Amino acid sequence: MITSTVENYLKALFLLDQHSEKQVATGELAKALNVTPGSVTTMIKTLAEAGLVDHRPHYGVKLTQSGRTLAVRVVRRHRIVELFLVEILSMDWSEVHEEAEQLEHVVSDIVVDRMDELLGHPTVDPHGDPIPTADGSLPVRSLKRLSFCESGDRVSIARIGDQDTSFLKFAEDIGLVLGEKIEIIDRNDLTDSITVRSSDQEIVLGLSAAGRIEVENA
Amino acid sequence: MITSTVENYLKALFLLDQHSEKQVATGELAKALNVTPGSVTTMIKTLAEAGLVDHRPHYGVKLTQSGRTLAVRVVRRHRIVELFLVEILSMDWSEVHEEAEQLEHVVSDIVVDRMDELLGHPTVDPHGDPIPTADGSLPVRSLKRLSFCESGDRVSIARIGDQDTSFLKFAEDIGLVLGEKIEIIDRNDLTDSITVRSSDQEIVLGLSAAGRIEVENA
DNA sequence: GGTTTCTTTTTGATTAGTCAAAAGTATAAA
DNA sequence: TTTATACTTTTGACTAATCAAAAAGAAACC
Repeated sequence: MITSTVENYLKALFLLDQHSEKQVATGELAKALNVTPGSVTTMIKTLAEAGLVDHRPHYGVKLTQSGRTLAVRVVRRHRIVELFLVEILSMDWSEVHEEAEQLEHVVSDIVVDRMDELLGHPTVDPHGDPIPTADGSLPVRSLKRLSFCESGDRVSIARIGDQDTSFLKFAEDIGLVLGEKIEIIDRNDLTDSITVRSSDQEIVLGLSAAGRIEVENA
Repeated sequence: MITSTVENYLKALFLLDQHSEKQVATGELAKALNVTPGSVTTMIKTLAEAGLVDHRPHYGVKLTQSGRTLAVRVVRRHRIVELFLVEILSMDWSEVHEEAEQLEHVVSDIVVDRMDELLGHPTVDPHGDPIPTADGSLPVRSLKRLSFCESGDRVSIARIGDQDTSFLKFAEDIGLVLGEKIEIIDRNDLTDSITVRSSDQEIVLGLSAAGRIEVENA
Protein backbone atom coordinates (compact mmCIF):
# COMPACT_ATOMS: atom_id res chain seq x y z
CA MET A 1 0.00 0.00 0.00
CA ILE A 2 1.18 3.47 -0.86
CA THR A 3 1.12 5.63 2.24
CA SER A 4 0.64 9.40 2.34
CA THR A 5 4.26 9.69 3.34
CA VAL A 6 5.44 7.87 0.25
CA GLU A 7 3.18 10.05 -1.87
CA ASN A 8 4.69 13.13 -0.30
CA TYR A 9 8.22 11.99 -1.03
CA LEU A 10 7.36 11.22 -4.64
CA LYS A 11 5.53 14.49 -5.12
CA ALA A 12 8.40 16.48 -3.60
CA LEU A 13 10.87 14.71 -5.87
CA PHE A 14 8.72 15.44 -8.86
CA LEU A 15 8.36 19.12 -8.04
CA LEU A 16 12.07 19.45 -7.34
CA ASP A 17 13.42 17.67 -10.37
CA GLN A 18 10.90 18.60 -13.03
CA HIS A 19 12.84 21.64 -14.17
CA SER A 20 16.23 20.00 -14.22
CA GLU A 21 17.14 16.55 -15.36
CA LYS A 22 19.56 16.27 -12.49
CA GLN A 23 19.55 14.02 -9.47
CA VAL A 24 17.95 15.46 -6.34
CA ALA A 25 20.19 15.75 -3.28
CA THR A 26 19.19 14.14 0.00
CA GLY A 27 19.45 17.43 1.86
CA GLU A 28 17.33 19.24 -0.67
CA LEU A 29 14.57 16.69 -0.28
CA ALA A 30 14.91 16.80 3.50
CA LYS A 31 14.40 20.55 3.45
CA ALA A 32 11.38 20.31 1.15
CA LEU A 33 9.74 17.72 3.38
CA ASN A 34 10.81 19.16 6.71
CA VAL A 35 12.48 16.03 7.96
CA THR A 36 16.10 15.22 8.79
CA PRO A 37 18.50 14.02 6.08
CA GLY A 38 18.80 10.70 7.87
CA SER A 39 15.08 10.08 7.52
CA VAL A 40 15.31 10.82 3.83
CA THR A 41 18.12 8.35 3.29
CA THR A 42 16.10 5.65 5.02
CA MET A 43 12.98 6.33 3.00
CA ILE A 44 14.91 6.60 -0.24
CA LYS A 45 16.16 3.08 0.28
CA THR A 46 12.60 1.85 0.74
CA LEU A 47 11.47 3.67 -2.40
CA ALA A 48 14.41 2.32 -4.38
CA GLU A 49 13.53 -1.23 -3.34
CA ALA A 50 9.99 -0.63 -4.53
CA GLY A 51 11.32 0.55 -7.86
CA LEU A 52 9.97 4.06 -7.49
CA VAL A 53 13.32 5.87 -7.54
CA ASP A 54 16.88 5.30 -8.66
CA HIS A 55 19.39 5.99 -5.94
CA ARG A 56 23.11 6.54 -6.40
CA PRO A 57 24.44 6.75 -2.84
CA HIS A 58 26.21 10.03 -2.11
CA TYR A 59 25.11 11.46 -5.47
CA GLY A 60 21.38 11.75 -5.43
CA VAL A 61 18.05 10.29 -6.30
CA LYS A 62 15.71 10.41 -9.26
CA LEU A 63 12.19 9.21 -9.96
CA THR A 64 11.80 6.14 -12.15
CA GLN A 65 9.03 6.05 -14.70
CA SER A 66 6.63 4.36 -12.30
CA GLY A 67 7.55 6.74 -9.49
CA ARG A 68 6.90 9.65 -11.77
CA THR A 69 3.53 8.28 -12.79
CA LEU A 70 2.45 8.06 -9.17
CA ALA A 71 3.81 11.52 -8.42
CA VAL A 72 1.90 13.07 -11.30
CA ARG A 73 -1.29 11.50 -10.07
CA VAL A 74 -0.78 13.11 -6.66
CA VAL A 75 -0.09 16.46 -8.27
CA ARG A 76 -3.23 16.14 -10.35
CA ARG A 77 -5.30 15.41 -7.29
CA HIS A 78 -3.76 18.30 -5.42
CA ARG A 79 -4.36 20.85 -8.14
CA ILE A 80 -7.88 19.79 -8.97
CA VAL A 81 -8.79 19.84 -5.29
CA GLU A 82 -7.29 23.31 -4.88
CA LEU A 83 -9.26 24.67 -7.79
CA PHE A 84 -12.39 22.94 -6.58
CA LEU A 85 -12.06 24.52 -3.15
CA VAL A 86 -11.68 27.95 -4.72
CA GLU A 87 -14.32 27.67 -7.43
CA ILE A 88 -17.01 25.53 -5.88
CA LEU A 89 -16.56 26.10 -2.17
CA SER A 90 -15.59 29.77 -2.64
CA MET A 91 -12.53 29.49 -0.48
CA ASP A 92 -9.72 31.96 -0.70
CA TRP A 93 -6.93 30.76 -2.97
CA SER A 94 -4.44 31.78 -0.33
CA GLU A 95 -5.77 29.24 2.16
CA VAL A 96 -6.47 26.17 0.05
CA HIS A 97 -2.95 24.84 -0.19
CA GLU A 98 -2.80 23.23 3.26
CA GLU A 99 -6.25 21.80 2.81
CA ALA A 100 -5.34 20.23 -0.54
CA GLU A 101 -2.15 18.90 0.99
CA GLN A 102 -4.31 16.62 3.14
CA LEU A 103 -7.07 15.86 0.68
CA GLU A 104 -4.71 14.83 -2.13
CA HIS A 105 -4.00 11.59 -0.26
CA VAL A 106 -7.56 10.48 0.29
CA VAL A 107 -9.77 11.61 -2.57
CA SER A 108 -10.53 8.72 -4.90
CA ASP A 109 -10.21 8.81 -8.67
CA ILE A 110 -13.98 8.93 -8.96
CA VAL A 111 -14.19 12.04 -6.82
CA VAL A 112 -11.34 13.74 -8.66
CA ASP A 113 -12.94 12.98 -12.01
CA ARG A 114 -16.26 14.42 -10.84
CA MET A 115 -14.58 17.56 -9.65
CA ASP A 116 -12.69 17.83 -12.92
CA GLU A 117 -15.94 17.50 -14.83
CA LEU A 118 -17.75 20.02 -12.66
CA LEU A 119 -14.90 22.46 -13.23
CA GLY A 120 -15.02 21.94 -16.98
CA HIS A 121 -11.71 20.12 -17.34
CA PRO A 122 -9.52 23.04 -16.30
CA THR A 123 -5.88 23.25 -17.37
CA VAL A 124 -4.42 25.32 -14.57
CA ASP A 125 -4.94 25.53 -10.81
CA PRO A 126 -5.46 28.77 -8.84
CA HIS A 127 -1.72 29.44 -8.78
CA GLY A 128 -1.38 29.04 -12.52
CA ASP A 129 0.23 25.63 -12.23
CA PRO A 130 -0.77 23.17 -14.94
CA ILE A 131 -3.12 20.32 -14.02
CA PRO A 132 -1.92 16.95 -15.31
CA THR A 133 -4.52 15.10 -17.35
CA ALA A 134 -5.96 11.79 -16.21
CA ASP A 135 -3.51 9.94 -18.46
CA GLY A 136 -0.57 11.71 -16.88
CA SER A 137 0.49 14.21 -19.46
CA LEU A 138 1.48 17.66 -18.37
CA PRO A 139 1.62 20.68 -20.66
CA VAL A 140 4.88 22.57 -20.71
CA ARG A 141 4.69 26.34 -20.83
CA SER A 142 7.54 28.74 -21.24
CA LEU A 143 7.24 31.33 -18.54
CA LYS A 144 9.67 33.89 -17.28
CA ARG A 145 10.00 35.61 -13.97
CA LEU A 146 8.59 39.10 -13.74
CA SER A 147 11.93 40.17 -12.29
CA PHE A 148 13.61 39.35 -15.61
CA CYS A 149 11.29 41.53 -17.68
CA GLU A 150 12.49 44.72 -19.33
CA SER A 151 10.89 48.14 -19.55
CA GLY A 152 8.22 48.17 -22.21
CA ASP A 153 7.41 44.47 -22.07
CA ARG A 154 3.71 43.63 -22.21
CA VAL A 155 2.97 40.38 -20.51
CA SER A 156 0.22 38.59 -18.62
CA ILE A 157 0.48 37.02 -15.23
CA ALA A 158 0.69 33.27 -15.62
CA ARG A 159 1.78 31.85 -12.31
CA ILE A 160 2.23 32.77 -8.67
CA GLY A 161 3.64 29.59 -7.31
CA ASP A 162 4.46 30.88 -3.89
CA GLN A 163 2.66 29.12 -1.08
CA ASP A 164 2.99 31.82 1.50
CA THR A 165 -0.53 32.90 2.41
CA SER A 166 0.33 36.50 3.14
CA PHE A 167 2.17 36.95 -0.14
CA LEU A 168 -0.77 35.51 -2.05
CA LYS A 169 -3.20 37.80 -0.23
CA PHE A 170 -0.96 40.76 -0.96
CA ALA A 171 -0.71 39.94 -4.66
CA GLU A 172 -4.46 39.63 -4.90
CA ASP A 173 -5.04 42.90 -3.08
CA ILE A 174 -2.86 44.92 -5.41
CA GLY A 175 -4.55 43.44 -8.45
CA LEU A 176 -1.88 41.01 -9.55
CA VAL A 177 -4.22 38.17 -10.41
CA LEU A 178 -3.85 35.30 -12.84
CA GLY A 179 -4.36 36.32 -16.46
CA GLU A 180 -4.05 40.04 -15.70
CA LYS A 181 -2.26 41.88 -18.50
CA ILE A 182 0.46 44.21 -17.35
CA GLU A 183 3.06 46.49 -18.87
CA ILE A 184 6.51 46.96 -17.43
CA ILE A 185 6.99 50.69 -16.93
CA ASP A 186 10.40 50.69 -15.41
CA ARG A 187 12.95 48.25 -14.25
CA ASN A 188 15.57 49.69 -11.97
CA ASP A 189 18.53 47.66 -10.81
CA LEU A 190 19.77 50.45 -8.58
CA THR A 191 16.65 50.62 -6.45
CA ASP A 192 16.23 46.92 -6.95
CA SER A 193 12.65 47.41 -8.07
CA ILE A 194 10.32 47.10 -10.98
CA THR A 195 7.28 49.23 -11.79
CA VAL A 196 4.36 47.77 -13.67
CA ARG A 197 1.01 49.08 -14.85
CA SER A 198 -2.04 46.92 -14.43
CA SER A 199 -5.39 48.39 -15.46
CA ASP A 200 -4.34 52.01 -15.01
CA GLN A 201 -2.77 51.37 -11.66
CA GLU A 202 0.96 51.61 -11.10
CA ILE A 203 2.58 49.09 -8.83
CA VAL A 204 6.15 49.07 -7.56
CA LEU A 205 7.61 45.73 -6.56
CA GLY A 206 10.98 44.76 -5.16
CA LEU A 207 12.82 42.39 -7.48
CA SER A 208 12.65 39.54 -5.00
CA ALA A 209 8.87 39.79 -4.85
CA ALA A 210 8.78 40.11 -8.64
CA GLY A 211 10.83 36.94 -8.82
CA ARG A 212 7.99 35.02 -7.29
CA ILE A 213 5.63 35.98 -10.08
CA GLU A 214 5.87 34.39 -13.50
CA VAL A 215 4.53 35.82 -16.72
CA GLU A 216 4.11 34.94 -20.37
CA ASN A 217 4.18 37.20 -23.37
CA ALA A 218 0.76 38.70 -23.89
CA MET B 1 -2.57 15.42 18.11
CA ILE B 2 -5.70 13.39 17.46
CA THR B 3 -4.97 10.71 14.90
CA SER B 4 -7.45 9.20 12.46
CA THR B 5 -7.27 6.01 14.47
CA VAL B 6 -8.34 7.76 17.65
CA GLU B 7 -11.16 9.44 15.76
CA ASN B 8 -12.30 6.05 14.51
CA TYR B 9 -12.37 4.56 17.99
CA LEU B 10 -14.34 7.51 19.34
CA LYS B 11 -16.78 7.44 16.46
CA ALA B 12 -17.33 3.71 16.79
CA LEU B 13 -17.95 4.09 20.52
CA PHE B 14 -20.42 6.85 19.86
CA LEU B 15 -22.35 4.89 17.26
CA LEU B 16 -22.42 1.81 19.46
CA ASP B 17 -23.47 3.39 22.70
CA GLN B 18 -25.81 6.13 21.53
CA HIS B 19 -28.90 3.97 21.79
CA SER B 20 -28.10 2.43 25.12
CA GLU B 21 -26.60 4.06 28.11
CA LYS B 22 -24.57 0.95 28.76
CA GLN B 23 -20.84 0.41 28.70
CA VAL B 24 -19.44 -0.88 25.42
CA ALA B 25 -17.65 -4.22 25.53
CA THR B 26 -14.10 -4.57 24.27
CA GLY B 27 -15.04 -7.33 21.88
CA GLU B 28 -17.92 -5.38 20.46
CA LEU B 29 -15.65 -2.46 19.69
CA ALA B 30 -13.04 -4.81 18.23
CA LYS B 31 -15.62 -6.22 15.87
CA ALA B 32 -16.82 -2.79 14.81
CA LEU B 33 -13.30 -1.63 14.06
CA ASN B 34 -12.02 -4.87 12.61
CA VAL B 35 -9.10 -5.19 14.97
CA THR B 36 -8.25 -7.74 17.65
CA PRO B 37 -9.57 -7.34 21.21
CA GLY B 38 -5.99 -6.91 22.44
CA SER B 39 -5.52 -3.88 20.24
CA VAL B 40 -8.71 -2.39 21.62
CA THR B 41 -7.63 -2.84 25.22
CA THR B 42 -4.34 -1.11 24.47
CA MET B 43 -6.00 1.80 22.73
CA ILE B 44 -8.69 2.13 25.38
CA LYS B 45 -5.98 2.66 27.96
CA THR B 46 -4.49 5.44 25.87
CA LEU B 47 -7.89 7.06 25.42
CA ALA B 48 -8.63 6.76 29.13
CA GLU B 49 -5.36 8.49 29.95
CA ALA B 50 -6.31 11.29 27.59
CA GLY B 51 -9.64 11.64 29.37
CA LEU B 52 -11.68 10.69 26.34
CA VAL B 53 -13.26 7.55 27.79
CA ASP B 54 -13.98 5.99 31.16
CA HIS B 55 -12.74 2.45 31.43
CA ARG B 56 -13.76 -0.12 34.00
CA PRO B 57 -11.46 -3.07 33.31
CA HIS B 58 -13.33 -6.25 32.48
CA TYR B 59 -16.64 -4.39 32.36
CA GLY B 60 -16.54 -1.97 29.51
CA VAL B 61 -15.84 1.49 28.27
CA LYS B 62 -17.85 4.68 27.80
CA LEU B 63 -17.19 8.06 26.22
CA THR B 64 -16.60 10.97 28.54
CA GLN B 65 -18.13 14.31 27.68
CA SER B 66 -15.01 15.46 25.84
CA GLY B 67 -14.72 12.16 24.00
CA ARG B 68 -18.31 12.48 22.97
CA THR B 69 -17.79 16.00 21.70
CA LEU B 70 -14.96 14.86 19.48
CA ALA B 71 -16.93 11.87 18.25
CA VAL B 72 -19.90 14.02 17.30
CA ARG B 73 -17.62 16.29 15.31
CA VAL B 74 -16.35 13.31 13.33
CA VAL B 75 -19.89 12.12 12.71
CA ARG B 76 -20.87 15.59 11.53
CA ARG B 77 -17.98 15.67 9.09
CA HIS B 78 -18.79 12.21 7.83
CA ARG B 79 -22.45 12.90 7.21
CA ILE B 80 -21.99 16.28 5.61
CA VAL B 81 -19.31 14.89 3.33
CA GLU B 82 -21.55 11.99 2.35
CA LEU B 83 -24.40 14.28 1.46
CA PHE B 84 -22.06 16.60 -0.38
CA LEU B 85 -20.72 13.77 -2.49
CA VAL B 86 -24.24 12.73 -3.40
CA GLU B 87 -25.77 16.15 -3.96
CA ILE B 88 -22.94 18.18 -5.41
CA LEU B 89 -20.71 15.58 -7.02
CA SER B 90 -23.68 13.43 -8.10
CA MET B 91 -22.20 10.28 -6.71
CA ASP B 92 -24.33 7.29 -5.94
CA TRP B 93 -25.37 7.16 -2.29
CA SER B 94 -24.42 3.51 -2.21
CA GLU B 95 -20.76 4.27 -2.86
CA VAL B 96 -20.07 7.36 -0.77
CA HIS B 97 -19.62 5.70 2.58
CA GLU B 98 -16.07 4.48 2.05
CA GLU B 99 -15.09 7.80 0.57
CA ALA B 100 -16.48 9.73 3.53
CA GLU B 101 -14.75 7.34 5.87
CA GLN B 102 -11.45 8.75 4.62
CA LEU B 103 -12.44 12.35 4.14
CA GLU B 104 -13.94 12.73 7.62
CA HIS B 105 -10.42 12.77 9.06
CA VAL B 106 -8.95 15.46 6.86
CA VAL B 107 -11.59 18.01 5.92
CA SER B 108 -11.21 21.17 7.96
CA ASP B 109 -14.00 22.97 9.77
CA ILE B 110 -13.95 25.66 7.12
CA VAL B 111 -14.54 23.17 4.34
CA VAL B 112 -17.29 21.39 6.26
CA ASP B 113 -19.01 24.69 7.00
CA ARG B 114 -18.90 25.65 3.32
CA MET B 115 -20.36 22.35 2.29
CA ASP B 116 -23.04 22.70 4.93
CA GLU B 117 -23.90 26.14 3.61
CA LEU B 118 -23.94 25.01 0.00
CA LEU B 119 -26.28 22.17 0.96
CA GLY B 120 -28.60 24.56 2.80
CA HIS B 121 -27.88 23.33 6.34
CA PRO B 122 -29.35 19.87 5.86
CA THR B 123 -30.60 17.84 8.83
CA VAL B 124 -30.15 14.32 7.52
CA ASP B 125 -27.57 12.53 5.40
CA PRO B 126 -28.34 10.28 2.40
CA HIS B 127 -29.11 7.35 4.69
CA GLY B 128 -31.53 9.36 6.78
CA ASP B 129 -29.12 9.68 9.69
CA PRO B 130 -29.26 13.03 11.47
CA ILE B 131 -26.43 15.49 10.94
CA PRO B 132 -25.11 16.98 14.18
CA THR B 133 -25.06 20.77 14.21
CA ALA B 134 -21.82 22.71 14.48
CA ASP B 135 -22.39 23.12 18.22
CA GLY B 136 -22.74 19.39 18.68
CA SER B 137 -26.43 18.89 19.20
CA LEU B 138 -28.12 15.97 17.57
CA PRO B 139 -31.88 15.69 17.03
CA VAL B 140 -33.52 12.57 18.37
CA ARG B 141 -36.20 10.98 16.23
CA SER B 142 -38.43 8.13 17.16
CA LEU B 143 -38.29 5.64 14.35
CA LYS B 144 -39.37 2.05 14.17
CA ARG B 145 -38.24 -0.79 12.00
CA LEU B 146 -40.35 -1.58 9.00
CA SER B 147 -40.38 -5.18 10.19
CA PHE B 148 -42.33 -4.14 13.27
CA CYS B 149 -45.13 -2.42 11.33
CA GLU B 150 -48.62 -3.85 11.19
CA SER B 151 -51.01 -4.24 8.28
CA GLY B 152 -52.68 -0.95 7.49
CA ASP B 153 -49.91 1.28 8.85
CA ARG B 154 -49.10 4.30 6.72
CA VAL B 155 -45.53 5.43 7.21
CA SER B 156 -42.69 7.13 5.39
CA ILE B 157 -39.20 5.81 4.96
CA ALA B 158 -36.87 7.63 7.32
CA ARG B 159 -33.64 5.72 7.45
CA ILE B 160 -31.72 3.01 5.67
CA GLY B 161 -28.65 2.79 7.84
CA ASP B 162 -27.17 -0.25 6.23
CA GLN B 163 -23.80 0.27 4.67
CA ASP B 164 -23.84 -2.63 2.31
CA THR B 165 -23.60 -1.22 -1.20
CA SER B 166 -25.68 -3.90 -2.85
CA PHE B 167 -28.50 -3.61 -0.34
CA LEU B 168 -28.60 0.16 -0.86
CA LYS B 169 -28.67 -0.23 -4.62
CA PHE B 170 -31.45 -2.78 -4.31
CA ALA B 171 -33.55 -0.54 -2.07
CA GLU B 172 -33.16 2.32 -4.50
CA ASP B 173 -34.08 0.16 -7.48
CA ILE B 174 -37.35 -1.02 -6.02
CA GLY B 175 -38.34 2.52 -5.10
CA LEU B 176 -37.69 2.44 -1.39
CA VAL B 177 -36.10 5.86 -1.14
CA LEU B 178 -35.90 8.29 1.73
CA GLY B 179 -39.13 10.17 2.39
CA GLU B 180 -41.21 7.78 0.28
CA LYS B 181 -44.65 7.20 1.76
CA ILE B 182 -45.72 3.59 1.95
CA GLU B 183 -48.63 1.58 3.24
CA ILE B 184 -48.28 -1.81 4.83
CA ILE B 185 -50.56 -4.18 2.96
CA ASP B 186 -49.78 -7.37 4.74
CA ARG B 187 -47.51 -8.63 7.40
CA ASN B 188 -47.15 -12.37 7.52
CA ASP B 189 -45.19 -14.06 10.25
CA LEU B 190 -45.67 -17.47 8.67
CA THR B 191 -43.98 -16.59 5.39
CA ASP B 192 -41.70 -14.27 7.28
CA SER B 193 -42.46 -11.42 4.92
CA ILE B 194 -44.10 -8.05 4.68
CA THR B 195 -45.90 -6.54 1.70
CA VAL B 196 -45.96 -2.79 1.21
CA ARG B 197 -47.38 -0.47 -1.39
CA SER B 198 -45.30 2.45 -2.57
CA SER B 199 -46.72 4.62 -5.35
CA ASP B 200 -49.02 1.95 -6.73
CA GLN B 201 -46.36 -0.69 -6.71
CA GLU B 202 -46.47 -3.67 -4.42
CA ILE B 203 -43.25 -4.85 -2.89
CA VAL B 204 -42.65 -8.00 -0.86
CA LEU B 205 -39.76 -7.98 1.56
CA GLY B 206 -38.38 -10.59 3.92
CA LEU B 207 -38.57 -9.48 7.51
CA SER B 208 -34.81 -9.38 7.87
CA ALA B 209 -34.51 -6.97 4.95
CA ALA B 210 -37.43 -4.98 6.37
CA GLY B 211 -35.52 -4.81 9.64
CA ARG B 212 -32.85 -2.77 7.98
CA ILE B 213 -35.29 -0.08 6.96
CA GLU B 214 -36.65 2.39 9.49
CA VAL B 215 -39.83 4.39 9.15
CA GLU B 216 -41.77 7.12 10.92
CA ASN B 217 -45.49 7.69 11.05
CA ALA B 218 -46.59 9.60 7.99
C1' DG C 1 -18.41 -24.46 45.72
C1' DG C 2 -15.67 -26.03 41.81
C1' DT C 3 -15.05 -26.40 36.96
C1' DT C 4 -15.79 -25.01 32.26
C1' DT C 5 -16.43 -21.34 28.96
C1' DC C 6 -16.18 -16.83 27.30
C1' DT C 7 -14.13 -12.55 27.31
C1' DT C 8 -10.54 -9.35 28.50
C1' DT C 9 -5.96 -8.17 29.47
C1' DT C 10 -1.05 -8.86 29.18
C1' DT C 11 3.12 -9.94 26.85
C1' DG C 12 6.35 -9.95 23.24
C1' DA C 13 7.00 -8.89 18.29
C1' DT C 14 6.41 -6.27 14.11
C1' DT C 15 5.91 -2.27 10.77
C1' DA C 16 6.15 2.59 9.25
C1' DG C 17 8.14 6.66 10.09
C1' DT C 18 10.82 9.60 12.56
C1' DC C 19 15.08 11.93 15.21
C1' DA C 20 19.86 12.86 17.18
C1' DA C 21 24.25 11.98 16.91
C1' DA C 22 28.22 9.25 15.20
C1' DA C 23 30.67 7.67 11.23
C1' DG C 24 31.78 7.83 6.49
C1' DT C 25 32.45 10.22 1.64
C1' DA C 26 33.27 13.66 -1.59
C1' DT C 27 34.91 18.03 -2.81
C1' DA C 28 37.34 22.18 -2.50
C1' DA C 29 41.17 24.66 -0.56
C1' DA C 30 45.75 25.04 0.84
C1' DT D 1 48.70 15.63 -1.44
C1' DT D 2 46.89 16.55 2.71
C1' DT D 3 43.37 18.91 5.34
C1' DA D 4 39.09 21.08 6.24
C1' DT D 5 34.26 21.52 5.16
C1' DA D 6 29.91 19.95 3.70
C1' DC D 7 26.97 16.55 2.92
C1' DT D 8 25.21 11.68 3.32
C1' DT D 9 24.67 7.48 5.51
C1' DT D 10 24.52 4.55 9.52
C1' DT D 11 23.26 3.47 14.11
C1' DG D 12 20.39 3.18 18.02
C1' DA D 13 16.27 4.74 20.03
C1' DC D 14 11.42 6.19 20.06
C1' DT D 15 6.14 6.48 19.01
C1' DA D 16 1.74 4.82 17.21
C1' DA D 17 -0.71 1.04 15.99
C1' DT D 18 -1.19 -3.41 15.26
C1' DC D 19 -1.24 -8.92 15.90
C1' DA D 20 -0.85 -13.71 18.00
C1' DA D 21 -0.81 -16.21 21.73
C1' DA D 22 -0.51 -16.75 26.76
C1' DA D 23 -2.48 -15.46 31.17
C1' DA D 24 -6.11 -13.80 34.04
C1' DG D 25 -10.89 -12.61 35.36
C1' DA D 26 -15.95 -13.09 35.31
C1' DA D 27 -19.94 -15.76 34.54
C1' DA D 28 -22.54 -19.72 34.14
C1' DC D 29 -23.42 -24.43 35.00
C1' DC D 30 -23.62 -28.63 37.58
